[in-house]
Amino acid sequence: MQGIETIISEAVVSAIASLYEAEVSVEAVQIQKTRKEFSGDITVVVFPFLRQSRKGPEQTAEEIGQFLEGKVVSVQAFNVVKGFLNLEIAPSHWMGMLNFMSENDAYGFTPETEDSPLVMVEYSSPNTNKPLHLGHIRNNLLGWSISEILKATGNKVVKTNIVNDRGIHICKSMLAWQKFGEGITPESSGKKGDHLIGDFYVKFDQEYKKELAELQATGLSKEEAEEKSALMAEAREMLRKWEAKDEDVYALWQKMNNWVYEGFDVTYKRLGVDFDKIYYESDTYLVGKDKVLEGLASGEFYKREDSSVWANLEKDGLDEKILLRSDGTSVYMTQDIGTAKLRFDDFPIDKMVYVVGNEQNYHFQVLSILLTKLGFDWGKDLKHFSYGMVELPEGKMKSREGTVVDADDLMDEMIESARQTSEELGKLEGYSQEEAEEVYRKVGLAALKYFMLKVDPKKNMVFNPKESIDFNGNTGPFIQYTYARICSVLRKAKEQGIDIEATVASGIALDQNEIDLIKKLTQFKETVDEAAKIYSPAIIANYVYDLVKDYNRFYHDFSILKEENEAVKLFRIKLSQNVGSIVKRGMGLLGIEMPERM
RNA sequence: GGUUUGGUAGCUCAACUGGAUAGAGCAACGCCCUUCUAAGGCGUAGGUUCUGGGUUCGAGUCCCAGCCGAAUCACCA
Repeated sequence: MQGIETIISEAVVSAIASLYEAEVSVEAVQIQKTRKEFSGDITVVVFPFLRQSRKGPEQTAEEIGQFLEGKVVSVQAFNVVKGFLNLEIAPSHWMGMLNFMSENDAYGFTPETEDSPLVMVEYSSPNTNKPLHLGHIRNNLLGWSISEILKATGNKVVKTNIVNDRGIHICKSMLAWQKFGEGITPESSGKKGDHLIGDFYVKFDQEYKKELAELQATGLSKEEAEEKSALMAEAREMLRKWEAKDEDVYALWQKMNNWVYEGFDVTYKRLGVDFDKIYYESDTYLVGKDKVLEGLASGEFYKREDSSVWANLEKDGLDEKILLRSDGTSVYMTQDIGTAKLRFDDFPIDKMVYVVGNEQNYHFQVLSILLTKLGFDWGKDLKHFSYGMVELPEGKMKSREGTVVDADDLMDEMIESARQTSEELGKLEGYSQEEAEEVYRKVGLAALKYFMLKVDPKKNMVFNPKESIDFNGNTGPFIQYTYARICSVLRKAKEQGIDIEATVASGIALDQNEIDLIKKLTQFKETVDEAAKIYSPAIIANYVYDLVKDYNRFYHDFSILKEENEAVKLFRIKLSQNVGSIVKRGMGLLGIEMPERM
């Protein structure tokens, strides 16, 4: 079904041709929603056509308006305010749209086909030395959501994760566990594996600082102390042994990483994110190293006297970048090259999307150039989905200062708040304990997820741990609440034996509020498409919020089941049903589940 | 210092490719449950969109300069 905006755009083009004998492109036609304070549904901005008409804005708008009224069936009236041509669309058009949406469960989504491009989305990418925190939550939610949005707009999507499971930071927690752990395990301590490991990472840092202080007390400078630190030397030695695949170190590494993975799995599952394919840095860093050496052989890169390998990117307006250390070990960039190669070997990827914080903008700029230099023609097309940091009121979160907001703790708190609110309101009578728990979980997570996703991903955002995330107003629970109300209406309609699948008669009179709701529903598709185009789940969050806000006003002002006119009653039920459906599917793209009661 | 990015109500955020009188929520103060879920609805108050220029029919949005903040420019990841 063709959208009304397209029809009007094309009609405007022929209006210009017929009235002024001039050609304009469809894209040049500016169509927008008529603002609430004016009457009409759709507005054409005529300023751009004054050159063709050689007349004033009012007169031009008047002439185009008359043309449209005569030629487009759905245009039933128009008015002109300055250079704005406001068109009134016939209610029968909106009613037709409502019926169309009712009959198409996937309205707004573009189905995947054989020819759909395959997009790989990398997100999460944790280090295995500490548990996930609020920053990771934003990353995970954005990554998962953008994957769903891309799927909904006709792409094949492979969600992937690169686990940073090796390196000096991993050795630090291993060493601390070995020295101070006394054999403690997740089982013996009752602690999640990722948290247990995180404790030892912190422990290492504490012991290291203690040692530095002692050394500095003997008169050494900070640098000298760092040089002399026995603890750090042991960690480096451990990394060396790991790279040499020393049996004991390797076994320890595997054991401790598995603890972390078990912990991560719990967090991921609760957060509702998942992956189709997981890569491990321990498998990819050597591949990257090979590629760099190839680049060295082909003359793209060069070696310095100390035998470190570099890329000169000055021609690309950037600096020089190290690719292999003087001892031959690989750096972050090396691994990303290796990971990229493996991925493109494994999948016929058309587009690679990296969901990584904006602190790494430079890194991805460089990666893109390096991949191109190494002969990967997709290098220049990689998309860095760069998102802003989550900050505390006093600034950045710092793990060493213990100011990080832990992901597991935060989810616990949100669900607990949901439980308290729900119990106070007492609306879940008749639900079993299990069913009620399910609602608390959905509501608590909705509050958290919506809070994170409603903000433009590009922007930094502030989280204040002292003020708990709201459950009223522009929030996830508010949207869920509206959905639950709709479910309640539909349940009761069914109890009354109303056939809610019936088609609504097109002749009934509609109130402006009702028209506005249908109009809003018809914008779902363009909203999803826009969200995919600019990589922004926030677009969908804000759209759904606007929709439920309008619906709540409608719900308050109009009777649905008590309406006496049967045709109108059925219409309002259908309208509610469609709002519910769009709300559920829209929020589904954000990973937010809708409870039928709350 | 170079590069990138941001500055909108007391607070957290909107404002589609430049469009009409810059919108929501929270917090504050009123009002509305014998009614389909009050986690709701209605209202009041709250703004020099950091500052100063420019571009044009029109600028929160684009350009220039300045002020303030953030990120990055590592043989860290």
